[in-house]
Order: sequence, then C-alpha cells, then structure tokens
Amino acid sequence: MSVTLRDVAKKAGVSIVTASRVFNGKESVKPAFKKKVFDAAKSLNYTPNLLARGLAKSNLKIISVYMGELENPYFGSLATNLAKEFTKYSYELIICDSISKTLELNRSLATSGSVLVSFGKKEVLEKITETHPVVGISCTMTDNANIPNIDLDFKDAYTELYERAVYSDKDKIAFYSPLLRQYPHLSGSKFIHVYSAMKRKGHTPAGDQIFADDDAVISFMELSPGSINCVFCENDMQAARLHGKLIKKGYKVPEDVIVIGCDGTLVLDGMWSVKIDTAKIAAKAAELFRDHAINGASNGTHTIKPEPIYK
Amino acid sequence: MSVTLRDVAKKAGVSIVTASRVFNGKESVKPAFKKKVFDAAKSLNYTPNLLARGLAKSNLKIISVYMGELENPYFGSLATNLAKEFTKYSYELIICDSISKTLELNRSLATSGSVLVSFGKKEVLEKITETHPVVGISCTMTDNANIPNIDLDFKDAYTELYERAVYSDKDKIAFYSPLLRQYPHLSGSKFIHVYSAMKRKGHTPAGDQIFADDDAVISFMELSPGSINCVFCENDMQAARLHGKLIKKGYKVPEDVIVIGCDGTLVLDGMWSVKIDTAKIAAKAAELFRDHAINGASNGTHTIKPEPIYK
DNA sequence: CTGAAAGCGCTTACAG
DNA sequence: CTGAAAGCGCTTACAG
Repeated sequence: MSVTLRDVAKKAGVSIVTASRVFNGKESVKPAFKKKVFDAAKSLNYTPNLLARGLAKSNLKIISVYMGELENPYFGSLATNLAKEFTKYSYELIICDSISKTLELNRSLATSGSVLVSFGKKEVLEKITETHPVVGISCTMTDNANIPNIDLDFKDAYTELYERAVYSDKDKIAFYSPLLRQYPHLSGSKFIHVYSAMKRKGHTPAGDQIFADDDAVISFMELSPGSINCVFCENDMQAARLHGKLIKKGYKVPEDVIVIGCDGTLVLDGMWSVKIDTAKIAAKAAELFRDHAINGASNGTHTIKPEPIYK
Repeated sequence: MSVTLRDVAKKAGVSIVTASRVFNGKESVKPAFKKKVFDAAKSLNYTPNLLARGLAKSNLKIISVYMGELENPYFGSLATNLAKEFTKYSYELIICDSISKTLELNRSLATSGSVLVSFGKKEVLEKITETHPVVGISCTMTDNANIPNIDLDFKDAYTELYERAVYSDKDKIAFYSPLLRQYPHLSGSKFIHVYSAMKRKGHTPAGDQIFADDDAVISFMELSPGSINCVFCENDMQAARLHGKLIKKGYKVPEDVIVIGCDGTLVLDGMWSVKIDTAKIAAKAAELFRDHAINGASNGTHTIKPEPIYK
C-alpha cells in the first residue's frame, strides 16, 4: 500500500540492506549509492515505518512523559517546550495520564525512556530506572533513586520575596495550597524557605495552618482583621483567583495585602510571583536525557533557580 | 529478554496462534485453553508488544492529536479529558506539536487516526480523511471536508452576554483578540454573534477595530473616556490579565467596565465568561471517533452550546 | 563497501 | 476449535 524501503531500494538499484544503511547513517556506503537512495526516497516520498524499525531495533525514538495536571498552564508550557527540545534529538513525545501507563509503554512500545514531572514514589523511580533512561523534573526522592533530575531551587526567590514583603511591612504571612494541605507540614515544600526565614524572625504562619482554599483565607482575614497581609499561593492560577476575590471584597493589592503566585504564567498587575523558565528546563531535560541514554551514567542533579517577579 | 507470546503459549501448552487468538478475543477458543492462556499470561506478567502487533495488523491503537497551544489551560483540560475518554476505548494519545507530524504518524506509526483541534486548512483536512478517521473539535472548514466535527455554537451565549451588558447600560463594546487581529474581520469568529446583535441596534465596535493587546484597549479608554465599557476577550487568561490591569488603573469591574472572557478556566470575581465543557467535548469526540472508525461513515457535525457565566 | 539470511513479536489466511 | 506457514517492514550480524 504505502511505499516501503523495498520500493526505494529497487528504484535506487541497490539492495534493501544498503538502503537501510543509508538512512541509519552509521556504516559507510559509497557516496554515489547514497545519493541514489536519497533521490529515490525523495521522489517516492518515502518515510520509514517506525513500527518495523522499532521492532527490529527494539527501540522506538519516542519518549513517554508523565505530567500530573495539564490544566495548569505551567505544565502545558512545559509540555510544549519539551516537545520542541526533544524533537531536536528526533524523539517524539507521548503524554500519558498515569504513571503506570508511562512505564508500561517503555516495554510495550519499546519507547526510549521517560520524563517524569513532579513525581515522588521512590520505589517506582528505582524500578523503572533499571531498564530505561529516565529524567525527572522537580521530582522528589530522586537522590537515592539515582536518576538525573532537574531541581527547582526556590530558596533565593522565596527568601527575597519574603524579605521584600517584610520590608513593605507585610509580615503577617499566610500559605494557601490545596495540594500541601494533604501533607503534614511545610517542610519538604517550596514554602519551607519562607517558613524558615519567618522562624528566624520569630514569626509564625497566619492561623498556624496551610489554607486549602481561597475562601478560607478570606474569611480568616475578615474574622480577624489585620491578621493576614501577604499570601503565598501554590501557583499563579490560584493566586489570580484569590486576587480577584480580594479586589471584589474591597482590598487593595498589593497595598493592603500582597498576593504571591508561583510559575509566572499569569501574573496579574499588582501580583508578585516566581518566574519558572520552562524553556530552559525543557532544554536541560533533553540534554540530560541524551547524556543519560547515550553515555550511560550522568545521574547528576541539575539545579535551576526561579526568579522573583514584582508587578 | 522480556516475556513474549511464545513464552505464554509454551507455559499454557498451546500453540502461539491460539494464544494470540485468546488475546484478540475474536475467534473462538476452547474455554479450558482460554483460561490456561490467561493464567499463564498473568503469572508471567505478559503484556503484548504493541510494535509487533501494530506491524502485523498495520494498525496501532494510538490516536495522534494536534492541538495548537497547550499553554492555555483550556487546551490542557481538553487534552486531559481526551486522554480519559479515549482510554475507555483503549486508545493511547500522542500529542504532536505540528499538524504535519500528526498526519505523518498515521503512516509511520500506523496510528489509528487523529483528533484535530481548531484547525482550518481544508485541503489538509480532505487529504488526511482519505486514509484515516479524523474527528475535529471546533475545526473550521469541515463542512465540505466531510469529517465529523464538534462545533461550538456560541450564538446563544454571546447574544445573552451582549444583551445583559446592554441591559446594564454597557453598550460601548470592544473586542480584544490577538488571534483575530490577523484576520480581516469579525465574521467567521465567535464574536460574529455579538457583532450582528450590535449591528441590529445600529452600534459599532469601539475604535472600529479588534484590539491586539490589552494595553491598546486601555490606552484607548484613557484617550477617550467613556468610549469603552465592555470588552469581549478571546479567552479567560487574556481577560484575567486585562482585568488585573484595569483594576490597577482604578477602574471597577464590572461596575465601570465589564470584562468578558471565554472558556471558563479562570473566571475572576467580577468577570463574565463562557463555560465550555471540555469533559463533554472529549466524551463526544471519542464517541464520534469510534463510530467513524468502526461504522465507517457518520460524518455528522455535533454541536455543543457553551453557557454564559456571570461572577 | 555490499548483499543474502535470519530475526524482531505478533496476526492472518489456509488447511485440517 | 486448532496449528504450520507466511508475512508485516525494517535491522543486524555474517560472509564476501
């Protein structure tokens, strides 16, 4: 039905084997033949059957990626950039909605490896690493799991943000994170940096808790006026929603209360946030993957430092 | 290396052929054998090699999807829901960053077909339809291209939004859409419904143009005060940014100016928008695809009506 | 530098 | 209901 390597070989007047070699570029082929094959391929509009190639080499140039929540534009932007960067090394991306499917594809599709974003189960990480190259992006628990990881180091950004807030007399800090609410405490989260800086000054988080939704933050503010004048939010989307509600209630942002998002995808006027460069992350991830896949080792952790934004 | 159908067959004491049949479920196999094969597969932890299967059947149960901008949470949410729905029919999704790659995979990976989101080149649509099932989601130009399409009919939502705005004495309407700016005029866009309703009342768009960025909208408002009191925006992200800037300038939203987004992913307090149900779209897309792929025809267009949101 | 042969793991007629 | 044979399109030793 569609044109195969056999057709190209016949048209070029060579064996199917040398035609194959031409496309794989490894072994040397007489230049004249090489040209003939390329010409034939072009005129026939040949494009290799990836299934057959994958089966023969038991290796498909596809990366399976696992990424929690595409609904957040930060992850969307990361996905777009990953696609762009991995394309440079001629990998396709396949985005999976579960970690098990991601790993399964490595076997069933002989996919080349995986990119895991914000994943934390150590046993799983260790297991997969045994058979396929994996790079993590802000995965936790990778130290011992021995996979190359891109770490986001929020320390400087959050410390600066905190200090600037305090400098503006905004030292009643609240934390708003539906996600973190599931965990015992701030330690282990990016907010730990704000938290320790606060502790050093003898301060404690407003309400002595992590708020799980923006309405909780606002009712707390209304119950005890003056109790909160700065809110660190999990991401920009949530910060923007909180921002909208505060304005509606008559608060001025950032004059009355500072709203600090995270990721830089949607920094409303008056908001503060942290810029995370997804293009840079993606480029580094592709690089780490290639090193890992080709040179074997390279289980180094690469650190990227997000930067504060004031608007 | 990994366990294959041959291993399963041997362990179950049947030929490789009947083992294959058991997994494909089409032809009948003696129940006793069937059980043996399943047991063997389970104990060996067998999972079929999709490459081999794909090569043999020249059909992989993977859908390639093309979707412009994942950075917009609307598309992210759509992607997530598509993955969920297509999984029900045991298709994997592969998200491509270019239309050509999307189509190319149908051949090179023997992918089962494609889902195209907001795509408009008729020739391309026609071409691909010849060989593979495709369903479009709010694709334009599909009428003659003859592919099943999910159409978003904004008429009721936008008409209602417009009327409610007018009812609140907000009849100086502006359109803000970086995207549309590239096109000659409002016709063919979702804003056409607002535009025609305006025309009927003898009104014209503020500035007689489509604004390409939010700063342009704002400076227009400042140059001629009272010239704009309602802005229709391309999507929620853009509307939210405009909203933030307006607040900062001292405008009250929606008292001074109504800001109307679109998609429902981020409706800030005070904003209006249009809710687009991505879960419903995805479910319908999967259904249309299955019908199309299995029953052949069904090139019907299915219409979904987004609904207005006031906040 | 080149080609004949075997094989990747599965499925699909075809005969029994 | 079951199995031996051929084949999907490519690559990888192996011999020349």
